[in-house]
Amino acid sequence: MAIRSKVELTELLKEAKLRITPHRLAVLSVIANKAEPLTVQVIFDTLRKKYSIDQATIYRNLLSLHEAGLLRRLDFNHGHAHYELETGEASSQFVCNKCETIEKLDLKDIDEVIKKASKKSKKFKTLSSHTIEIYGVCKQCV
Amino acid sequence: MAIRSKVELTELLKEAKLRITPHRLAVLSVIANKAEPLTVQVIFDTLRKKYSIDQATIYRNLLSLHEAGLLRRLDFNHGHAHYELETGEASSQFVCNKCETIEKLDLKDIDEVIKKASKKSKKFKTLSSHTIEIYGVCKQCV
DNA sequence: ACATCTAATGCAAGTTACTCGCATTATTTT
DNA sequence: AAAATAATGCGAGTAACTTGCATTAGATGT
Repeated sequence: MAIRSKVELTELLKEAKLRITPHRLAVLSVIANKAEPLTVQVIFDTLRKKYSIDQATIYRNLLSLHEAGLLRRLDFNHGHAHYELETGEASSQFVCNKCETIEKLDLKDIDEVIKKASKKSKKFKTLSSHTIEIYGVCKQCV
Repeated sequence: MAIRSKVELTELLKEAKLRITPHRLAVLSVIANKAEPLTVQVIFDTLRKKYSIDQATIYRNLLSLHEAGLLRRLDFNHGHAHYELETGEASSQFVCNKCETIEKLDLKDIDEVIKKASKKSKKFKTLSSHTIEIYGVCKQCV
């Protein structure tokens, strides 16, 4: 995942018709520049070092960014959400059932499989985001 | 998904080395006999009609059954977990971002793709459960 | 079949991730 | 520059889920 400049991210916000505030840009920037999905706690701790920011602001920005389609919200059964940039492609990861280790995967063939299946659906028309979680136990925890 | 008798489910519990209690069997039975993943609320409401059962008991049984590998725990970003029988095969579903509609999918080709990818992993050895969520907006909500 | 050990249950209280109301401030629109 | 509207901080609130503890019930060994 390429590192995104503030200028690029500002452009994303404009396209999404969201107001450009320092806080919203900061939240988006932290997530955009990490390869792995981040927890709210990590985002909060990262931003608190530089800015004065309330956690309600972070939650509200995560919500607006998610609703605008810029972020993907992931849950790995760890009791809290993770966020990553919405790329349009499937998001795939291994998740450890014991610790919170996550390993991003590159499933190139998967988009085809999913597109084929989605044509058969009777209830769904528009599809936005694909996430694939594969649970197991990582080598550290075995 | 075939309907499972109490005898079959009792056998599953024995194999998992879990104690066979009426409550545990009832929780497992409700989930085993529904095709779609159930919320804790639905499980609770279903059981309360027949038995006297506390919600803490349900949560504790869901946990033990999940840890024993009999249940799969799913999260669709609805603020609460869903549970279904762990079949060993990938669990795939469309999820509506507006309402809570879920449509189970049959992705036959996916297991191969996942197995191929998992061979490349450096951090993971044992893999147990695959879940694939495809988010979108259902026809009712468009 | 009975005693013993250990796990399951009910109830109430506690925890935690997340949300909301409201007054204030900042961003966009005209 | 003023008006309209959305974002922010702070504190309080909510909902899903967990835990402590006394009691009850299922499994195990004799």
